[in-house]
Amino acid sequence: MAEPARRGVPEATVGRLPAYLRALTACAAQGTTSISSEELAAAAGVRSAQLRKDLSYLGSYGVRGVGYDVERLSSQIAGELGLTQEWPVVIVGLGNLGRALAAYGGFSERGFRVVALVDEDPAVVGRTVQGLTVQTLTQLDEAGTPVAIGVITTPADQAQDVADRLVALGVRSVLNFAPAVLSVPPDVAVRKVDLATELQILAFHEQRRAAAPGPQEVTG
Amino acid sequence: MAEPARRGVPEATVGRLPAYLRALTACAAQGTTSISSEELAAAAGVRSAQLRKDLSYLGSYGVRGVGYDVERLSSQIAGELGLTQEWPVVIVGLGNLGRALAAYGGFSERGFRVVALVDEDPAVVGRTVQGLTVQTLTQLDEAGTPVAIGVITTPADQAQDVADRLVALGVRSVLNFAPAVLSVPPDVAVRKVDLATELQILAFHEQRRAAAPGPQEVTG
DNA sequence: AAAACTTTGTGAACGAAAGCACAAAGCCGT
DNA sequence: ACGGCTTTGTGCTTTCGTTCACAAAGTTTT
Ligand SMILES: NC(=O)c1ccc[n+]([C@@H]2O[C@H](COP(=O)([O-])OP(=O)(O)OC[C@H]3O[C@@H](n4cnc5c(N)ncnc54)[C@H](O)[C@@H]3O)[C@@H](O)[C@H]2O)c1
Ligand SMILES: NC(=O)c1ccc[n+]([C@@H]2O[C@H](COP(=O)([O-])OP(=O)(O)OC[C@H]3O[C@@H](n4cnc5c(N)ncnc54)[C@H](O)[C@@H]3O)[C@@H](O)[C@H]2O)c1
Repeated sequence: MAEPARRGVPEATVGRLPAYLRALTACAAQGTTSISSEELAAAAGVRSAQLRKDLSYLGSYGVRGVGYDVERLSSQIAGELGLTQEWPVVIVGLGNLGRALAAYGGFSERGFRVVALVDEDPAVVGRTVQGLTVQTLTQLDEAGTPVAIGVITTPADQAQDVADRLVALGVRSVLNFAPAVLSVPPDVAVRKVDLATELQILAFHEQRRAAAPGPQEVTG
Repeated sequence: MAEPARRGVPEATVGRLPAYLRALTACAAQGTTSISSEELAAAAGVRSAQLRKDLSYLGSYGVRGVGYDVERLSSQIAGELGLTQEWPVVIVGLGNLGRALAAYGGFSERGFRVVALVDEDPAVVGRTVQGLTVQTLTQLDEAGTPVAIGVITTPADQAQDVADRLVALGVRSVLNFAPAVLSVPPDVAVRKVDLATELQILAFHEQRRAAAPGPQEVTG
């Protein structure tokens, strides 16, 4: 037991770890020190069998007949997710969305720090937003600020170019809010958040409901 | 051929249809009238076999030896996604994120219209944002404005309450930006967009790269 | 009109993920 | 010390999703 996690945590499991961590943090905040898979699963919105299987990939951190130690499991998951260190983040594109993200407190809350804000618009470059001076990508490059994660919030037609330049800068993880398919080297991870896609998926189910008789749950 | 799609389009396929539609729209914009599965797949960031299988769930809309008619396939997918009608959307929580979404032009672009903006803060209620007067949920209820899709951008601790009230109002599709697990009736669809989760997944892979020797792609 | 070529549509193989069900493991009360 | 109770961890089954690979169906060329 308590092994440092065998290699090969399934991608689907990784996708749920943040939810578990959040639920555990909430528990800890209200004083709970121990929690069963049933309770934690409910809090995270999954089935208990799935939670246990997910946790089994990280190692055995529960006590049979009792449950999981909230503190212990939290740090285990945080460690697995690489949240023991702080990851420097750059936001590229300070329009409506970029500014909202820059103003968002949720970054620093856990393992992430916005270290730079980037835009190309001369009207924006040089201004101070959230305590950071907006710079160009070129300036960021010259400054040599280490950056691990790049968040792209530029218009879609700029996204590929921005991604290329971020990669050249050493960024190997990209979170893309622009509705564009990014092409990057194989060692760069890209995740996409797309509002239009989400709405269209909802519309699909909304429309299907109109045709089909019986109601049915459609989540995720 | 050209049947109106048998019931049972896999969820994974539905999730990719918006990307296909976007790629097709881009093609149409630049004058392309016909496209092969290979090209369209590249534009959408998937494998051609997957594209063809996905499209096969909607019916046979290609011509062997040639490819797909851009216009025809576009309207087929749009129809499948329920984008032939306009869906009324309400945004609840006009903070940083809510305002960015309200200002976003991408809604109307395709099948969605923001018909109401909601907040509880007396400093915000009554003000005009993007041509709409911000109201409370109670006022929205009294006004009787039909709403199909609710977007939640309130703090997490308000999300469940807002969701309950939206459901009571008749909303059956919810897009939740707050980091909270929502509990809704089985006939209500909920989709979640969670920035912290996305970053943490990136951090996981970032961290793993440090340990593992060979590079590897990690997308989606 | 037939041969050569291109590309679709899909059965079948493969792989990943979810869910079931229960033995094993630990607690607690007596 | 032991029996009963609770809850974990996991092998097995089933379901879902992806990829392969090729016959069928069309176009173009000769
Ligand atoms: N605003 C939203 O709610 C929302 C929602 C979903 C998706 N998106 C997407 O997010 C992106 C940004 O949306 P927005 O509403 O903030 O747009 P916006 O036009 O308000 O902002 C874009 C910003 O990017 C900057 N920019 C442009 N090219 C750049 C470059 N090459 N390098 C650096 N900066 C550059 C612009 O100067 C501008 O400040 C778009 O792709 C949009 O489709 C936005
Ligand atoms: N800002 C971001 O970039 C960002 C990114 C990811 C996630 N989020 C999440 O989105 C949500 C909103 O973020 P934000 O930065 O815009 O927060 P914010 O505090 O700026 O805005 C929240 C708004 O919701 C309103 N509100 C609160 N309770 C309400 C209620 N019961 N009914 C109606 N309105 C209510 C508030 O008056 C406020 O205007 C949060 O849950 C946050 O975690 C934000």
